[in-house]
Amino acid sequence: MPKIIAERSDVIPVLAEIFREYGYEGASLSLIGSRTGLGKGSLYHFFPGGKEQMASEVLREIDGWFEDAVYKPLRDGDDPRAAILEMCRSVATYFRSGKRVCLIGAFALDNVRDRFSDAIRDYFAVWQRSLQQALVRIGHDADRASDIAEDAILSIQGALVLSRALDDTAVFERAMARVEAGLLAGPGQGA
Amino acid sequence: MPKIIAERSDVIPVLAEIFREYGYEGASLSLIGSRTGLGKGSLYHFFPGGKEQMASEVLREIDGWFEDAVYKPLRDGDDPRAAILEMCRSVATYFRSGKRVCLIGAFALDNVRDRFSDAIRDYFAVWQRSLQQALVRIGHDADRASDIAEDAILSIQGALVLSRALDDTAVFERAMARVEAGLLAGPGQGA
DNA sequence: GTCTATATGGAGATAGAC
DNA sequence: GTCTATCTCCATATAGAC
Repeated sequence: MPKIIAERSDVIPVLAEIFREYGYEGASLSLIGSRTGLGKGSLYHFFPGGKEQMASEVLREIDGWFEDAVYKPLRDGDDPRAAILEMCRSVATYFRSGKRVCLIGAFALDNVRDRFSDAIRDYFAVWQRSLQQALVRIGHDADRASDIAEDAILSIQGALVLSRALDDTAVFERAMARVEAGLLAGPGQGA
Repeated sequence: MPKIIAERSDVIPVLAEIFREYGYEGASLSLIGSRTGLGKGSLYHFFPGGKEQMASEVLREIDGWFEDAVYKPLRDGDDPRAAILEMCRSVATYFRSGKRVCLIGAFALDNVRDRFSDAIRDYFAVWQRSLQQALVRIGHDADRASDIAEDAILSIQGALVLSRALDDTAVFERAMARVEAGLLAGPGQGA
């Protein structure tokens, strides 16, 4: 698995993938060194704060990606229905149908949670609020929109857990189909 | 946090709690030693296979508890509807309304997954099959029962992730209410 | 900026006295 | 069975030459 890293910004996605595969504690600096092609000297030059800083910046990068690609369209897009559909599509692609773990969800269950609790909370809180707003714009009342959004996000996270546990991407695909259906059922049809 | 450990079987639940709180890698032997009150000598006397054996036995204990308290009643109980309700109640109590992590779900997202993949898969597979059987006995057809069971289990797991991420047990409580409603809606009412 | 060498600590695990 | 002492290894992190 070669690399060729030129700029600092190129390193972050590689770090993200390493943390996803090995977890925070499992991602040793020597592993990071070999996967990025950077010696410890370079690593600490880029990230004086060490591994904790690396993880922080990875979380920021992930959060930024979701903000631009998913959250913002949900809140500000012209067509909330289209934004919801696009969210489902983006999420399925991003998580590779369940083959790829949600790093932030994994951190939430890990003992590193305390170290990154603000980033973890914000990621999910903003997702939930953004999705809720889109649902309100579709016609749901605020409370019900909040409930549906919460259920959708937690279903995605649970689907990642279960599809990985069973080593079966079909679990994730089915869950995403249910999520999409629940999100787009429209007001008046639900419970 | 004192201990007083007399028998080997008393150690397992303590180990389970430590793994839940600190994760596999985070649960160092010195921490385990201080929390159980056992020296390394005693620890290795009980578990010659070291930490990996400790975790294996913890997983077995958890699986056994669920088998007796949850899975078996779902499959063999006189009243499948009552068994489903009891499952929801047991799960909420067991996970302390989301304050307590599902160790097996956490392992599924961790890099230790490969080491315990069989135990992880079995735990969820048996849960899913048992719940499916109860749903079939309630009157659902097999395919739909499988779908509902899958969705319920993954919702519980996702609720644990999200309630921990947001540090809000209400998330878990609401999710369990939705799960229970979805499970007991009965055939003919669903989509 | 990147390297090699190294400091320092704690991990998992073992030996052997008691 | 439980203890202390110890082994080995690898973790994060640093220093300083280039």
